[in-house]
Amino acid sequence: MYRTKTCGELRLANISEDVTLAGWVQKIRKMGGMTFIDLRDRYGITQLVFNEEENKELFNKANTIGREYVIQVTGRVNERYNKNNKIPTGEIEIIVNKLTILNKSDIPPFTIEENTDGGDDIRMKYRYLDLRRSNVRANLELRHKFCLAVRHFLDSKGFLEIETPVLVGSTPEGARDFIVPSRMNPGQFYALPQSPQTLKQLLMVAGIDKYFQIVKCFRDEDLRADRQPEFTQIDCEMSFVEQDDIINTFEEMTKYLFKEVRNYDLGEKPFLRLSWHEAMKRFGSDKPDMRFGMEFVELMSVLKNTGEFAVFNQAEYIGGICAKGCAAYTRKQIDELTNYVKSPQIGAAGLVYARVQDDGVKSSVDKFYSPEVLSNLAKEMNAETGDLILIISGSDAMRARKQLCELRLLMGERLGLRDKNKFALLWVVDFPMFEWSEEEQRLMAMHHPFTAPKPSDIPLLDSAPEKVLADAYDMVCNGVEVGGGSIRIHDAVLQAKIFEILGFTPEKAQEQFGFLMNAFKFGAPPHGGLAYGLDRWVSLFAGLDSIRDCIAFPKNNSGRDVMLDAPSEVDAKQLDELHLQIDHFK
RNA sequence: GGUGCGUUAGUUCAGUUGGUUAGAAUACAUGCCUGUCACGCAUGGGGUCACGAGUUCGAGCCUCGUACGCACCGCCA
Repeated sequence: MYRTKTCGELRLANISEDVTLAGWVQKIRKMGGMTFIDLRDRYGITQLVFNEEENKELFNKANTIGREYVIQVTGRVNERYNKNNKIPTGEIEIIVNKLTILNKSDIPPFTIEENTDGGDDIRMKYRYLDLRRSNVRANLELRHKFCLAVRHFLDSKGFLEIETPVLVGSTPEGARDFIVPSRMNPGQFYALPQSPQTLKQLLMVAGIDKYFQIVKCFRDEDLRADRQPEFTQIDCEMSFVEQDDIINTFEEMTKYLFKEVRNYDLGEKPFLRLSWHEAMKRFGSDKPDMRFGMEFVELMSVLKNTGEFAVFNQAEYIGGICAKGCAAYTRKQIDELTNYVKSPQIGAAGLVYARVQDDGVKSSVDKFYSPEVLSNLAKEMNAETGDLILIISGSDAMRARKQLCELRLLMGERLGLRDKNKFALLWVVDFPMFEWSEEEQRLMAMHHPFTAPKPSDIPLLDSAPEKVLADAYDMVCNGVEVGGGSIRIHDAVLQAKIFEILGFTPEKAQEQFGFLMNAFKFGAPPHGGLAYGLDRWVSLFAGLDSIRDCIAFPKNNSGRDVMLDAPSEVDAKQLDELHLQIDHFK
């Protein structure tokens, strides 16, 4: 037997017990005639003691080992002479009488400690060492608990977890597919699923009225801190439900998860629901961070054509936010904000500010407006003395709102209003069914092509499809889209019509989605569902800035696994078998 | 496809106006030390300043290009 106890469980109650431990050498402290070794495993750290006077041979052996060696020790649990109240095992130590070196270790390239000296790059290359660190491991433990709680909750509600295939057919709508060549079908390819969307709908047709799956999904798009090419969804679908049934079910699940996994009480009240239009109007985003207010105030009536400022007089949108207590911002600080909104990523033309002071409103556009107009501005903004009003305008209202949204988030950050230990959830509902794609010069599904239009809007499909709202909903937590779903189309005729609006010929729709529309002819029940982004949930719960640290082996910015050095070239033989040739000329 | 920032010791970083032998911390090695737990003290080794070109009497530092990393825009139904 390699061990009788772990490195995290011994306490004063175990004094005088003979135990065997195994683990990694965290730290060696040589004091002359005495050596202390911190032994680490998944469960904690236990101090080992070697005394030259008591056992010189063992003492000498202990002094030959190095950091991250794997050792096994047998000894007696002893109450410490000097206790360490920083660790749970700090009141005891092991007086070692037998030491076995199970494996040596090279010197690790970075320190295996909670606050490592290693940067992201080297940690990812040696991820198996990084995962030895307690805080990274804690993220994986949290992920495990989250999945357990999800399965427990959904099982208690009668959901079945059913696996769907990973090798499926390519679909052109949506993200780029990862494709996999088929050896047995030369020239043909599988695709990895962007989500099991159509498969779970077929499960509904099959009569599995409550389905879920914790499932990997794949999208061949550029990465971000919160986006990986392979990521995990908690994919759910229900039959005989309306939007409220789904919202209620998953609101209950969310509250349960917060309580069970995060020990956070979301209260009894239902989550706030905002229509997409309202969210865009008040926050400039379809995933507003509701931990703080600073709502947009539209200022067209106050500032357009009430003064000589041409920029505002020509604007299609003027909106402001009120930063409480920021009137004392220096010119330099305001310039920073201006440069931020003018950066290419944000793209605003400029930033107008107004300080609300004891002696009136002082703004960057004083010379264009009368004191009365500026006073109206402060009143409209609900600004008090000491506040700073920040205003963005533009010829494209939607774009200007998005710019103001970025500014709002920055000010929220600056004012410490985005507390990682506070959670604000809401549903964004009533998404538009379609949005116009300039690139493709056609309407695209805002959610996906299987989303049902609101029944009352179906007549608009012919006359004004851009005005049609969908029975689609997103769950948003702290400005992060953590889940989304919709009521689906279950009628073959309506589904065909949607494909037509999306620019599919009947033949093309049949070729790519015939399997689904055919299934709808055999008694498809009304159904709908939702998918949660597991990685995003766990990183929110853990307070991480990037989802990478709650994924055991993540990809880097370029979609590479730097530990495995993947992707990589393959043998000519493999290519031959797949009937593939590489064109080396780009 | 684009923007910004970065690349100097094993690691994390500093490096002044372009000027002698490129530093610190930490890690590592050696020695001393019997109650440490961020142990302490002393000594030591450790550098293709990412790569390539250019400017210059002289480049870690300036210019251009390339590669790589991070963040973001586009993209992500």
